[in-house]
Amino acid sequence: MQVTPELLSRFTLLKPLPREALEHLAPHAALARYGRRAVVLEAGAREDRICFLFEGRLQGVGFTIDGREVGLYFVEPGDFCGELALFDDNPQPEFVIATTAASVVFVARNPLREVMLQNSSVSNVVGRKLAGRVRQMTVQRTLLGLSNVPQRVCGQLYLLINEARRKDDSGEIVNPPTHKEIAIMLNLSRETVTRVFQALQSRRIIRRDGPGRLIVADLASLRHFAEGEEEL
Amino acid sequence: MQVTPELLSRFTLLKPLPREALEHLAPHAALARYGRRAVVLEAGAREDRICFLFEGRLQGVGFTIDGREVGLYFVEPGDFCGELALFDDNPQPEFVIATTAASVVFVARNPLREVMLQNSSVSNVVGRKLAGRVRQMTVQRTLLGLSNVPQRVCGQLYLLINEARRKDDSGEIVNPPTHKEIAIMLNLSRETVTRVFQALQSRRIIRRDGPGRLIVADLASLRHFAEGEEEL
DNA sequence: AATTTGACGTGACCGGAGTCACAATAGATG
DNA sequence: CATCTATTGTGACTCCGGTCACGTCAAATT
Repeated sequence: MQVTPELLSRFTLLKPLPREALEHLAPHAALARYGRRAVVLEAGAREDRICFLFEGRLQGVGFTIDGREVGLYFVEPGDFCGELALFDDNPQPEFVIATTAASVVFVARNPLREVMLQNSSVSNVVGRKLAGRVRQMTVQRTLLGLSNVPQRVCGQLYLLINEARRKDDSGEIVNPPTHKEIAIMLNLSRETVTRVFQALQSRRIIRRDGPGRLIVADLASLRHFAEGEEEL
Repeated sequence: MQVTPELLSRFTLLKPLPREALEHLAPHAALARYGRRAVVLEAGAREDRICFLFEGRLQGVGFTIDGREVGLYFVEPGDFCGELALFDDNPQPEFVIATTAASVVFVARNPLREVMLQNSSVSNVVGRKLAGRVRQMTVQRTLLGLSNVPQRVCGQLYLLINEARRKDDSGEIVNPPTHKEIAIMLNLSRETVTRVFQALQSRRIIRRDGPGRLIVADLASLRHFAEGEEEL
């Protein structure tokens, strides 16, 4: 499918690029749509393209030797993934899977590499992005260190809200991840996540609003639980 | 303490640099020695320097809210850490602690940034390094997904050997990490790691050789356990 | 040499999360 | 609307790794 320079410029990474650079990239870009649970990037494969998310939500997922899923990160619209290919030629380490129906723009690796080298703003942004990934993974890993499991879930929820919309003392998550998707991020069973959610709902801290909306009514309490000042 | 360009050139990252670049960096470099357990880089601080490890071993460590230690990665001689400062101005996310007596060379961030921008080989290496960090963290995170705990320990041991010396069917780790240091990498208690080590020793898979040497006598078996083809 | 310190070793107990099994929804799909 | 499938909800049981409480040992420190 044809991708216009205008479409590319809607991504924050590419927005600062001069017109000519966008026109250089556009022929090497392709739009694609995926249904829920579809594989967007394949682990182990030499994915020679970077994936920009237009709408929907993606999740980076690994698999243990015994077949257990491991959740690594979420990708929100406007962001991109698969950027490791810009830095080395090793295969993509993890799967990227659509957790909702999603539309993405693929940009071929090599042209983007060239643009990156000639345009310091892009290489800066990509570098910062990668640094941000490391920071995010560090936080996520630290979450796993918490022995109190409800605390872990609250911490994850809190992170998810910061990535998403957020008001003073409440927030909402549109198309929230399923319990299972959260569970694999936290090394927990799906049932445990459900039970924590039940506890939070009965305390009126979170609430479902219709199909695809999770409302955090009491952000302060959530943070309390996340910080372990109160036990669930 | 005075640092010569020659000393700098002994690090693989800086080796390809022209003489003049090294001379530019040297005045902004400093040698430092640390005792066991000393803090080399501080979490939360704006560490405006990159740390090159000359000898010893370092460990990246985080802390959960409830004060539990979380092991993130090891740094071996010749390698460097704190490189996130080259990409953004956010504070150092994790502590870096000397697990053995260590000597390091600090290089100030800004001069190194300049050198990096003008020397594509350096920026390539640093970029690859960061990409490698992400890959390594992904592997480490996947290890945590294993529900079989002895398997997790074997997997970690296997990783440690690959970082270090390795022969055909055996390997050795000099100054191996303590059980506690391994435990925090794997979200386990120190006692559990000890018990797994005992089991591996009684099966003649690993063996201590004097004070600071751990010998892996049967690498194939270790891999079997790591891959879950056999249960401990 | 005596003391202290930190790492390693080991048993007993217990709690809490995983697992299994199943019910109840809610969304998709024809 | 009827059917099918995925997600959520919930109870009962089990087990295994954390915790605690020691003891041992080697190395560093006085």
